[in-house]
Amino acid sequence: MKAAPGPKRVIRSTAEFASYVGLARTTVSRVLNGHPGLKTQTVQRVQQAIEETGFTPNAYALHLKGKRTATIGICMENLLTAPAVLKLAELQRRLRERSHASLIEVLPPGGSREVIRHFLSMRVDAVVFIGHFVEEEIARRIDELMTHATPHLVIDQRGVPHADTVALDRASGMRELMAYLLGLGHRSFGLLAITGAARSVQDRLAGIEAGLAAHGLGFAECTRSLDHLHARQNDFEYGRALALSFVAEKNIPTAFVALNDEVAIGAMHGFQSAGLRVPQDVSVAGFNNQDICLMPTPLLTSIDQQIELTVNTSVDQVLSQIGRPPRPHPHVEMIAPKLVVRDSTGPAPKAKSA
Amino acid sequence: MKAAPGPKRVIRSTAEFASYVGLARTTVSRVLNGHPGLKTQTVQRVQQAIEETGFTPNAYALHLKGKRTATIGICMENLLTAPAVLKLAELQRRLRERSHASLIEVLPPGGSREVIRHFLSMRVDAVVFIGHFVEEEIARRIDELMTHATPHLVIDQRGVPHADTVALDRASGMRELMAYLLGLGHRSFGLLAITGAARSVQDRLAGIEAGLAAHGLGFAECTRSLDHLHARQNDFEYGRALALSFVAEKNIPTAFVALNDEVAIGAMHGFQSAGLRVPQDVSVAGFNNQDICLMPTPLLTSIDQQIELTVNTSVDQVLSQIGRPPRPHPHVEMIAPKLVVRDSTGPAPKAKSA
DNA sequence: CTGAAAGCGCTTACAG
DNA sequence: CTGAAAGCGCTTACAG
Repeated sequence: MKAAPGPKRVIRSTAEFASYVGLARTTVSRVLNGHPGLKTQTVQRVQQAIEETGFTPNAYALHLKGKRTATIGICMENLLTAPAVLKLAELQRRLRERSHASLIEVLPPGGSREVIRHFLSMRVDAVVFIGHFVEEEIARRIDELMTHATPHLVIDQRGVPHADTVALDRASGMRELMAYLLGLGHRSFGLLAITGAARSVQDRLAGIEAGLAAHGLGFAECTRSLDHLHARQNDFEYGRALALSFVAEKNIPTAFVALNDEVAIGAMHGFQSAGLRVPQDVSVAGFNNQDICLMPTPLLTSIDQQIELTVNTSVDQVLSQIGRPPRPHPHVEMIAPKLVVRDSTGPAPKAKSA
Repeated sequence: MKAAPGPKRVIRSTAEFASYVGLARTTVSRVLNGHPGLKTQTVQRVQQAIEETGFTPNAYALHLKGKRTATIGICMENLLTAPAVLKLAELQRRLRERSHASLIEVLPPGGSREVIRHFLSMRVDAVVFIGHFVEEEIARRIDELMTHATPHLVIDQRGVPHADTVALDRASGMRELMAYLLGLGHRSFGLLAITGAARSVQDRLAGIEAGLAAHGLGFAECTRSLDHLHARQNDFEYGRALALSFVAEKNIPTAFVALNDEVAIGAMHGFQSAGLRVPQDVSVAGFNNQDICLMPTPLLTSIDQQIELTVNTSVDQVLSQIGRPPRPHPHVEMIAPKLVVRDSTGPAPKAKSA
């Protein structure tokens, strides 16, 4: 093993670097910024010196002249769900393609205030929020950003006041799923973990109701939920427990619609361990279309979030707002999810009385 | 819904802010930096004005004076594995606790060069790598950092030349697992996906061999691998396929050791679908101790990466190197993993001939 | 085509 | 206890 390289001549400024190559700082700056009309020889000399010394201009001085930082702040509500992480990775990738750096912050327990202050002190060109935040809090942060004429975008969370938003149209996703299941002859539906006051949950319930209404069916008559019987913990275990509760009831629904893929897979395990076959006896559908849909037997039918489309749309949106006066009204764009049919859903079993 | 707040008086510099509060820039700066010996009234006046205007000092000017940026660059090899993401989140949290910001970059397809240049231009105080990189490439990046007198740390990847490293001692983890399984009476072991030239794989094989040797047993006689029969795709499916291949052989091993939790869970499904009971007929152990260990029945025995300890150690390491002359020799610290016994491992079945 | 000078928004001795 | 002046590392008119 050769010895570690000692720090050779470390060059820390254009001034030092200019004297190293024997040119004026101005000339060096022009080469660095790719200005036209320089002698080819000059350009080459500078480029070679950069290779030799590894000189990197100080970004802090660079942006001090009022130049845009070309940096986007990304505030993640959490990093614990696979879809959120995928969005983050894709977002950074897309921003890089369009010559923007990203400044990523995971929401600290104390809340979003310090994150936004950091973004502002770093003079980011815009801020993107990903996840589901406390509405009152994120609304306040967005007002702060608007005060500072900094564009923003909320991904995922519909309904934040004043907020430019790109969000999944969960209602339409559920409507599509219901149309599919109704077409397979299902008339009774078990709801798994689709409960609570959160907007994303209410949207799903509205979609389910609309899907039923399109067939002249009522929500109350056709759906059943047993969520009140359980305290929610790990999603997978929760799905299994819910399934077992349904099995213990009489007149078990023929189709089950879950909050997410984890709950759905847990439920499938629960049904199977009780001797029910999926999809011959009960159909089960998830939500998010994560990789884990390919883990269980049978493979899980799910609803895809269209992450690429969401992120693409978001990048277009947010970059287009930079340097523009704020919109008079927030811009809200809904992304249509996509039903991915696999093996966990099938025709409704014939009624026993038939 | 009330109207969106118009951008009120936006203050962009200490100069503007100073005139707003009617003080000299110097005084404002002193309050901002918490210097002692100021009139209480002055401090309060400034703080109130900050609340009113939301003024945030420009970080780019702030650090131009040669002050440390108090920012650590974090280069992630990928964001596709749960342990990597957990390390990232924990690392940012710990750094924040110690008053450091983080600049996160996911490795682009083009490689690490532009990432490091970005870090250098942002004058980060140190760089942390998380994941498994192409050794030659990361080694070159580290040499670059050393040239610039910027401390670095590699998390996870043992053996990078010149690199300060904090890595999991996979060999000792496997040795511990083997001691446990040997204690349960197992004498024949199936290896699942523990194959290839990667250092992390070789470390595991060395640990398995050492564990066997401690009982006077030979590696070749006691272990079997069928990885050559399959092309690796999705880890879960791969585990299932491997299990089915083992079932098709005669003299199936009594204990199975997997590369990771996904492979182990897939294998358990494979064994169970072939009518074998876990752990009565075969024991199965995973690696990483992810949340998904709690998903299958029975719960999966696994080896915990000790992420908190790893990150804590790393933060101590890297922060202690800032502002110091580089070490003459790289500092390598190994983290001891921890065996977490659950329900998927049990006593070896009695031999049929007994 | 290249260089000397001013200025971005801060902090920090140095005076008062 | 507070203020005027210099300087951090760049870029950009403005001259030559």
